[in-house]
Amino acid sequence: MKPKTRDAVKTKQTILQNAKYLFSQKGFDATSINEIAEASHINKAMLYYYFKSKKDIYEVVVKEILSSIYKEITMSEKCCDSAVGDLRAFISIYTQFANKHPYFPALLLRELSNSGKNLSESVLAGCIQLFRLFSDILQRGEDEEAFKDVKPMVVFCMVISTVNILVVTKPLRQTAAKKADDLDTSSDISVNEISEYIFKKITLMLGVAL
Amino acid sequence: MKPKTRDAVKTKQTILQNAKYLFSQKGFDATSINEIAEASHINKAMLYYYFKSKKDIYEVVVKEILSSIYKEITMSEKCCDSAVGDLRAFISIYTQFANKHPYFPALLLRELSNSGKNLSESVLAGCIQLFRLFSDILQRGEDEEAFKDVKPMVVFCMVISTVNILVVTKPLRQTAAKKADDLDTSSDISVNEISEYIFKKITLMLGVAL
DNA sequence: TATATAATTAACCAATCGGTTAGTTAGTTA
DNA sequence: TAACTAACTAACCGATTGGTTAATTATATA
Repeated sequence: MKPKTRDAVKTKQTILQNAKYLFSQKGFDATSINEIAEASHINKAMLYYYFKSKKDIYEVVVKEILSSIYKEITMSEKCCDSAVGDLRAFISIYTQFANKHPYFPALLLRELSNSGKNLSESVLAGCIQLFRLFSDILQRGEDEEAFKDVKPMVVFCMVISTVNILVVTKPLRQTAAKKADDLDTSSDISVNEISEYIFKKITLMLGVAL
Repeated sequence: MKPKTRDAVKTKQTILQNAKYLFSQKGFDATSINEIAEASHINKAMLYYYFKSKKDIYEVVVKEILSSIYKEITMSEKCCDSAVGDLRAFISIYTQFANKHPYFPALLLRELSNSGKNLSESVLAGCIQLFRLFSDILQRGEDEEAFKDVKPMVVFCMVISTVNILVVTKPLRQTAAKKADDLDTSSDISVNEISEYIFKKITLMLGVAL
């Protein structure tokens, strides 16, 4: 099989890949179509050959990201021995994903800051799907009498937003630490430390007294 | 005193006020200078008469917001009877501020998502100032043996980001609740409920066993 | 090998961007 | 009231924006 000089699948993937990188680094508005085209070494007109509009590209990117994190979490949820175990897995996988794809937290935070103005129906559905997963774990925890006084959405926001903010502010926290050396900004905390600390604290705050 | 038809102070304030609203609603890049001028009913050239650039306007806006939240928190911190009391006051004031000025959480989240790319030195300093306030409370709590195993930055992010996200996603959570009525998105949780719940949970997770 | 079509390109579009200019008012002061 | 200046305006600037066009390749099929 000789390498084709023309490959529709590859071209489309290249566009999406560069779009994902740029959108997450600079946001929707600060990223131009020309920029995506240049980064992809693909003629700008091709972006409109494969996609309807800039917004369309953006939506596909966000959808892809959300579905991939959802897949990773559901795949790993095989232990199922307890709600606490599932919670730990959820937090761990989510934190690892956020660290592995640092574009994701930035993009999600920006998206939510717009109250979902750029957000399509299907993307909102993706967020809900993720929340449902988390909510179910907490419900099971209450059934097992491991958790009490649970407001699922608040706890969900607590976990997700804390992880996202910590990932996103890493360079900022390092800068701050250098500038004010008496300040403990947790600038070199590891991925596992973050995930384990949050897990421990969340179980503590939801835990029933012994 | 007859009303002046020309008033430099008022004009500048009008610009800043509209800029604050627009920047927080749509972000830096999506907000145009023309837009700010039109919303203010002021000739575009005036924006460059009072400010150096678009970025300059943005920085002044962010600085103003940060210093006003800092003022509100430091002013209310008079109780001082215990670290737990101060923590409660901090969370309460911050939550109230975020709700009273809902533009603030959106703007802050977006700013952090850029790793402070648009952020000036002085704005970063404002964030650090706020963190120091929070960090001191936690330190006092450890000294008083009310708190243990504290990672100040993580706890700080936990509180601030949770409040911000809850404020920012309020319309989104209401939409989601209507769409899937079996879903508990805490869509009509009150300001006080948020602040009290977070306070309770944070003290639980930092608390020493009785 | 001729043909149809999928993939790609360069050139172009009106609209808007952030920012500047030169000139005009209104209010203060001498 | 004459002069000065702070506040304001309309018109303009080159660059860039998202998006389109018609023409041109390359490749699979018949």
